[in-house]
Amino acid sequence: MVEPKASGRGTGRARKSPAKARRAPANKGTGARRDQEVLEAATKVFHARGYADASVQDIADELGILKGSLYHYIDSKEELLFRLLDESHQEVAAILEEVLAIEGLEPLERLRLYVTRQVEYTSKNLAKMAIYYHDVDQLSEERRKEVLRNRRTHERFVASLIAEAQERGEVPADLDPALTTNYLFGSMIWVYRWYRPGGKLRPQQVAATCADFIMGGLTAPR
Amino acid sequence: MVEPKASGRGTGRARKSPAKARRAPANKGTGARRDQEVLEAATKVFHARGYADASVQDIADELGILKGSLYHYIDSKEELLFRLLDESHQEVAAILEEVLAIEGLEPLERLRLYVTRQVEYTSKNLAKMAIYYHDVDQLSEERRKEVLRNRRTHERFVASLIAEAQERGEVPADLDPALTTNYLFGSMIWVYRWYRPGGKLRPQQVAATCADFIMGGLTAPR
DNA sequence: ACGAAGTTCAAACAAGCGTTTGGTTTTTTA
DNA sequence: TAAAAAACCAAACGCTTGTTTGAACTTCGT
Repeated sequence: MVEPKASGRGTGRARKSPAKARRAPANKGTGARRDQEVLEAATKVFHARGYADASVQDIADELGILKGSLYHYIDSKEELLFRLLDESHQEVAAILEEVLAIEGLEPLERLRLYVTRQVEYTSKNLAKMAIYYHDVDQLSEERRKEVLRNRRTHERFVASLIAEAQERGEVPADLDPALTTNYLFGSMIWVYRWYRPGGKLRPQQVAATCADFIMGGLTAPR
Repeated sequence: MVEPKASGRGTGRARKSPAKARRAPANKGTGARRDQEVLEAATKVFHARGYADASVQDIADELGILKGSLYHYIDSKEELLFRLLDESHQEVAAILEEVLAIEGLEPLERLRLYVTRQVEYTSKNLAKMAIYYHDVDQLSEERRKEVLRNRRTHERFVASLIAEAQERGEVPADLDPALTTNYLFGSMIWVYRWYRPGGKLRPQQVAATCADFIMGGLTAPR
């Protein structure tokens, strides 16, 4: 009503930045090393304070440079988040692809292996996964849609694994694969919210017990 | 390391406000009505943009008043978030208490009923639950600890229900109740991230299928 | 009708934000 | 060793943020 919003953060359109080329150093030799450190610092800071609450200043502090200097590595804070999420998706997708590439595995075996590896990866890369699952909403609409589209594709693969098992009669027929995928992902992803490395629980134990739980939910007769 | 100050005058760091009493109107007659509208507006806005990204201005816009006027109802933005989370916890706790109060129910029946009601509530109060589970971290350490303490108590009750069922041999003996509670909560809570009201899926369907999944994970032999 | 309680306005504030610019220092490469 | 590339500093910018203050309305019980 009052106080006009000059910058279009949030509702409605995402501001179109003038499509200026990335400033990241060309990957010759060790050229991308500092670039990687920036990503790691950002991961740490975003995880600790949440993307929206974390400032560019915080990341600069973590690196020991001035915040202005950061802009030799990033285009904007949001582009930085996007790069993080994109990287995370790459790695998450790789896990699924590996499992799908193994030959001679029954659907349920494949599912168990997928869950196990994914949970183990999550508990070993808490910060990355926490940002990946917690902070998508903070992206501009355009980029958010891209990430969510990738994620949906990913989920469909998992759902079709469930459907395969269903056709073999190993999963109740009245169960909706797509819907069940959500429950599966819930148990799996929620790990980022409660697991604390350095506790008594090792990543492999979490992975195994989580997989047990999920396989039970999948195969139990109604 | 430290950002230089443009015009340096008295670097007063972190001013403490003098713990002034709440300004919410005393509950006489309909006195708390506007107060409730403030909570609802905040719920809507926090859910839409995320707590950190949402501004006091946004909430004021939602109510059609100036942002300064909001401070007759709240002490601070953070206190507002706390009140929301506290209210949510009250309602979530009530669900569990109701289920625990029912007599003559076996542990597993109780668990199923709890999950069902909780998921149904979540899908019917998406904004509230999304904030409750997504934005705890943004509280001050003091208040966050209080919320998390409450939550832990809540979870322990659920874990002990699992333990009871275990003693009856209805749940595998090698399963850790506290650990499994995390998986249970994962499936249950994650609903706030994917469920969209107005779709083909009704809250009761989600509740029932989620409960099925979880009960399966709980009782399936290893 | 009166006074009090409740509600809102109007305006300002200090601080912090993300980002830009142009120059300087350091490192790499040839 | 000199040129080129990369990394960083220093300072500012325009803007938004949460919050305060003091006065003006509006509602309502009596």
